[in-house]
Amino acid sequence: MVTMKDVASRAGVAQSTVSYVLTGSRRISERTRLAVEEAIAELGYHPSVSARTLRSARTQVLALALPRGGDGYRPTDGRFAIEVCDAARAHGYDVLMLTEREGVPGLRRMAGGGQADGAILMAVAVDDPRVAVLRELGLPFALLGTERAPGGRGADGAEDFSGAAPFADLDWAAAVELALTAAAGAGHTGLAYLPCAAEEVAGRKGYAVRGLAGAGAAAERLAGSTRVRLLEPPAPDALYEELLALLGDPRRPTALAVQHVVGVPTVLAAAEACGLRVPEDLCVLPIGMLPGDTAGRPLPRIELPVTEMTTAVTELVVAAIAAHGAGEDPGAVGHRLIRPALLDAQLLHAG
Amino acid sequence: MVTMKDVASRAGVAQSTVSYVLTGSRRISERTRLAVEEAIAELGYHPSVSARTLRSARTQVLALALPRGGDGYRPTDGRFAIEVCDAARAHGYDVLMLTEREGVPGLRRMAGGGQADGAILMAVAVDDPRVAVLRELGLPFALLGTERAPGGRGADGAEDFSGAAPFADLDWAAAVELALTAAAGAGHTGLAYLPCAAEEVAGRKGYAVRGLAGAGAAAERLAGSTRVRLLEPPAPDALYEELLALLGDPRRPTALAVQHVVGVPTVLAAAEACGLRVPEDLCVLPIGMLPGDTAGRPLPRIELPVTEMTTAVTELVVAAIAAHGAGEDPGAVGHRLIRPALLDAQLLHAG
DNA sequence: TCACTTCGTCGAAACGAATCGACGAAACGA
DNA sequence: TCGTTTCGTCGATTCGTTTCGACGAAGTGA
Repeated sequence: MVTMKDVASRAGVAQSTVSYVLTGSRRISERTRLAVEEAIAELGYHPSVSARTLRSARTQVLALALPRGGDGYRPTDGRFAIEVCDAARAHGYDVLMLTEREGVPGLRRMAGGGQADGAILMAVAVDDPRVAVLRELGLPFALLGTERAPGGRGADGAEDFSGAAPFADLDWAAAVELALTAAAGAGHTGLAYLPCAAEEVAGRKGYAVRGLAGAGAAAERLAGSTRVRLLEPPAPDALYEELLALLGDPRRPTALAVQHVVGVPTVLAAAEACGLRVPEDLCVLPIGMLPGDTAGRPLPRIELPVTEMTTAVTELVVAAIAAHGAGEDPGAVGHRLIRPALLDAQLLHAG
Repeated sequence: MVTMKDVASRAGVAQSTVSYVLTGSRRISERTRLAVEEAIAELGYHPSVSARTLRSARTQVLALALPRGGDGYRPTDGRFAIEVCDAARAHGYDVLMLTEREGVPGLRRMAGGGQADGAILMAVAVDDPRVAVLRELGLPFALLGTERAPGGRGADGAEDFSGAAPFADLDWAAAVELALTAAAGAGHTGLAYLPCAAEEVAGRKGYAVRGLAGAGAAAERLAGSTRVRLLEPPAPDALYEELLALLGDPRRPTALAVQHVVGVPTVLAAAEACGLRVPEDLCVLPIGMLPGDTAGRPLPRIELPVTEMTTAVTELVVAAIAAHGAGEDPGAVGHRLIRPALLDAQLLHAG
């Protein structure tokens, strides 16, 4: 292995000088810098990450807590992971994966061993226990989704997140409300909302409960003019049958907002089975699908702003790390709530 | 930070003794061990990963090279990542993510800095340049997919992989061949095969070219009895129109094997648009979808054996690391080619 | 010319754990 | 009783960096 010592002797300088060239933490003359750089290139030197970490106590690594694999896997999860990784690299960080399977002990292990400077948590639930653990461990972090229960809005219409842990998220409540309101505005008089899977609602995942809250708000707001049916959070096996019952009924809705994204193909299959054409007979409006994924046909939709969320959450955790290093409060870096955008709204038009 | 020294003085022993208790590399008396363990628990000691790594030159980390995010993202990728992570933990390894975006320089950075003991590459292409780089770097590795071009089978019917880099993969050629042969056996006389996306074929991804090879073999084998149409690898935008042309033709196939998994919803939408009912008028047979993902309706299918692949590839890379450590050839740990299984075959029956 | 900066570089001391050689004490056989 | 082995523990060194204090050589002003 090539070390700084080798580079130093090759360049005819002290080992510490090589370090200064690399870190830039002291002025070095042009002549010396060039000699060192040449020696580095000639020897193919790469600094040892573990030695650097040991001495400096900075790992340049972020831990990313992924959700569960297996049945609970959602196609969006991997896309988030990849884009978080790219965003982190742009800030000079690598990303170490943790899975739901390891849970809280995994976070403890990581923080205890000093393997990461900060953490990003995916699939955050209301009052997520991991948040308390991270605070206790003193590890800077930011969340994808918030641990706050959906709450009342302030005077300016914005939700109050003071004291909440740093996070980036789509405003799911606003998204669902926008979808339903827009459908009503386009002339649909029978609306329905299909929430996330029962397991996600039961697990109080932020996106799931906030979507429900938004649907409730929309139902209330539209109460005078339009009926909004809030469907039960579906169990995977029961979804198809429930949809058949819903869509087979003569008083069926004409527009269906679907936050249960992995259920979109099932919705389309059920519609077909009931002899309904999409979009002529039934307007299907997915919320939170991956950008570019139009489920095989053009649909009005609200996509998941993956890149915005991942760049934002990365910036937040990087800022939290900096604050932590400066002795300030890493939890005070704020949050980013992303406004939903309705795409292909012209496809909403009622039959 | 609590260090071994603190534990040692608390337990009234030498620092080295604490180390021996932890690593188990020397006999320690029961009495001393208990005292040390108690001190560890009382102080909440966690060994410093960077110090351990620096001294022992073992990181207990695997690098996982993920495919590209953005447009090229496949829902399967994230599932692989999560399950690789779980499998690695079972062997005591953590997983550091690298993305396609960083490419070969990313691997060099990782290996140069000594950040990982081994690497796993996803979405491997024929003659993948990353393989040569890893060999050059002397970093143990295993692949998800093989870099070998599909080749002739030996006398025993098994493909010859001697000299190939260690890998785990579904036998994609056998999978496609099985799908088409089974469809023919179920009475279908007009078969078609939809390969992976044009971009994947052009990029010579192993699964894409091997699937095509299997389709070619099946077409040849069935030539006497059944016509097998091999469709062109579709461009994303053109897929729907091409399917309409295919399925709108009176001489349309009655069974369609679909390896282009993200295209399954599009296939179903096109079938519906042509007034075809699935499975009565058209048998759709997806190959390589995520386990449990039945695209919203029961379909005969060959699932992606994610867990088998990830556990196997992890075992291979762990074995390669061990071999490397023992001065043996890390490339000689073999491979695992997984036989495809056809699920819900009873749904194949021709209308 | 002399005191005094400023600049660039050097040597040495950490960081926390693994590991090697050494060394006392107990156990053993003769 | 004495030498010899075995067992358990200790001290010291090492891994490759970062970083601090120090120190000559130039540069500055009087």
